[in-house]
Amino acid sequence: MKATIKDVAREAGVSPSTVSRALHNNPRISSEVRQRIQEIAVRLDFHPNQMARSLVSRKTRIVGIVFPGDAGQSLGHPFFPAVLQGLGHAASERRYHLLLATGSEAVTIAEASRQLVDSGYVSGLIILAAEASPQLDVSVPVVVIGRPADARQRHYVDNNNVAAGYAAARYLLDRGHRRVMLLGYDPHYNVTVDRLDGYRRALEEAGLTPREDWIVPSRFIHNTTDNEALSHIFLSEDRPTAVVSMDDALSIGLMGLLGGMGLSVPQQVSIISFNNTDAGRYHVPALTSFDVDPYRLGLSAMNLMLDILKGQVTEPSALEVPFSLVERGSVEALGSGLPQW
Amino acid sequence: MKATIKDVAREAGVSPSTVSRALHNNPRISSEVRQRIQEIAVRLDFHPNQMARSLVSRKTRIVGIVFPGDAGQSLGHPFFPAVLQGLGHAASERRYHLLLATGSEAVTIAEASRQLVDSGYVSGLIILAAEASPQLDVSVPVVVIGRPADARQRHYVDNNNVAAGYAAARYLLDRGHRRVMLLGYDPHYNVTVDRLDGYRRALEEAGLTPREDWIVPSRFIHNTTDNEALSHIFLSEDRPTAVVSMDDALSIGLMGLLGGMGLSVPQQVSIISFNNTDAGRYHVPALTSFDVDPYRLGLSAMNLMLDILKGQVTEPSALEVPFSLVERGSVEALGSGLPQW
DNA sequence: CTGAAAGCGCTTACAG
DNA sequence: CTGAAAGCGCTTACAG
Repeated sequence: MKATIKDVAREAGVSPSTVSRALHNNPRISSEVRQRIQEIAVRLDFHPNQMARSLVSRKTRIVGIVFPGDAGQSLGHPFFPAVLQGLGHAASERRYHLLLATGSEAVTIAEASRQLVDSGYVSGLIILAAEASPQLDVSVPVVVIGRPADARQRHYVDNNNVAAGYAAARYLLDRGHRRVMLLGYDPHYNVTVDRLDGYRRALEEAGLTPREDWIVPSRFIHNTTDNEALSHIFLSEDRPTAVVSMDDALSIGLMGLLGGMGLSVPQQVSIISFNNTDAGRYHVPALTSFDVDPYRLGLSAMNLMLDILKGQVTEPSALEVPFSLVERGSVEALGSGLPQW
Repeated sequence: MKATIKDVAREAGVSPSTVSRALHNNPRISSEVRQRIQEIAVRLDFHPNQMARSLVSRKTRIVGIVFPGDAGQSLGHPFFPAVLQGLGHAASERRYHLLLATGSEAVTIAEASRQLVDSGYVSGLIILAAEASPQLDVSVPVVVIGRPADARQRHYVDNNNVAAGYAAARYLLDRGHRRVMLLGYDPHYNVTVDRLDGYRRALEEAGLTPREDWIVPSRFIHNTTDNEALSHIFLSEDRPTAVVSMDDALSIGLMGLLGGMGLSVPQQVSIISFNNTDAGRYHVPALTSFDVDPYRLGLSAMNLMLDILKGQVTEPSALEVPFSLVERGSVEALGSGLPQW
């Protein structure tokens, strides 16, 4: 049987209240008594029952993590385990735990969040890669990874995705490309909305007018695209010579399609991509891709949460995590290398 | 303020006990009363406080998940997120949650497990890819993924790894290879111990004597190997023509080394590998690799756990998850294709 | 500096 | 079929 506070109290010849105080280093307990109690506690291998503790304090040492789409599904993309690593590391240092929302299929972010909070198990919620506008009015602090629609009133951590979109397009522009497409826009995800924004700015700055039919949508998390539309675009004489792609998986799909059409990367089409995954790293050609540092996104989000829980942060705060570009073989300057056709 | 059982009781004009019973579908409550109470409960958006419930029932709807090595670290390998998906799916269907052990660095499996259990938050523990013999005497049911040292007395789910090791070696043998090496043996992980066992059997069955210096160890989770030893082996005139590698990452490392020595895969060296990762899939040459079905490993483990928690399983039970081979380009029949040198 | 008492929100014998 | 009471293991005003 596990030792309770009463066992310790009896053994020490004091009341449970005193044990409780001693264990919390309450200064009103004499240090001799406290020491003795603490010794006894370890001797009896006493660990306070967190359930009981939480019941009175209305706090737990658990923060809930909610994934977009079907809970499990998103874990299939390497972005998510990486942020989980960051979340876990930050949590462990402060002795917090992670509770995964495993809402059954087809559950929305809002539903999964409510479930977690209603269970009473979590003191806070971290929401990953938020859809643009999840409506959530929950009774615990929330930090989102990604820019939420109502950013002004929320805690969140994100990359500067307009800067990233700008950097991506600019990278291509600087290498002589003028016909630059964007693949993977999804209005439900502000990551892509922001990157599109940056992409537009770069093009306009270069005196180009972004073509609306060259902004190809896809379902962001699921990485599905309308291949018909894509084929159509690349069948045209004045097809794009370069593309900014929202994710490596999308890029790999595109390369497959292009290969089937006899177009090769990077000779005929350059691709700059996002997320720096293993797939992109080992693909031939290897993808030039942005590392958005998901680990650090997770780390920052959890630290922010823990500070909030400690009461050290009150104003809605937005944290920015820097991204970096990993240059590999999927981009070529226009006109360099082999002739284009 | 969240509604409590008292609020519901007052509203319904009954006692809290009656509310509790009604919500649990206790047959001793008249169905009219029960219905009325349940309606009121949803109207007040009542959700029982799990903390309170757990305090009395000594059960929670949470199972703790502990990772090998540094908690976060292992998530860097795609095997782990995949099992997490399986765990999550199975848990969600039965309204259970996952609590991740985020033991700070250098924490052992045993320590992480104790922490989780001592916290009182978890009703069960699932331990991933167990080291050979983690000593754990905890007060909640444990199921391990992988074969534990004391398998006889434990619940666990695993592939048949001796069959897998046998199949791997046999695949090479069947293609004419006689000098077959094994890369990635780690005595601390029974996965590799078992596969080595199968490998040995296949060789012996083919009338070959396994060479001990061709069983190259590495730290399994960390994927680090003694490259000196490897170089030495492949510098020799009678070097291996094929290798059974415990993990795609190891295989990729090996291919790099081989490439540096002017040896190419699969022409001069064939490799059959494990884990069927993206890296191996997109690498050139693409790896022929076993899919050990981590998703299903997770699914089975969680279902087993939930059955145990329900009292439906009492005897230690071992579940087997089938593996399959994904044939790609890293193996060539001996003597086929280009001349060997 | 320490203790007795009340209470966190439930569940569950025990009565009736 | 329903209620009053005790209790799960803690914490925390309130006394002293």
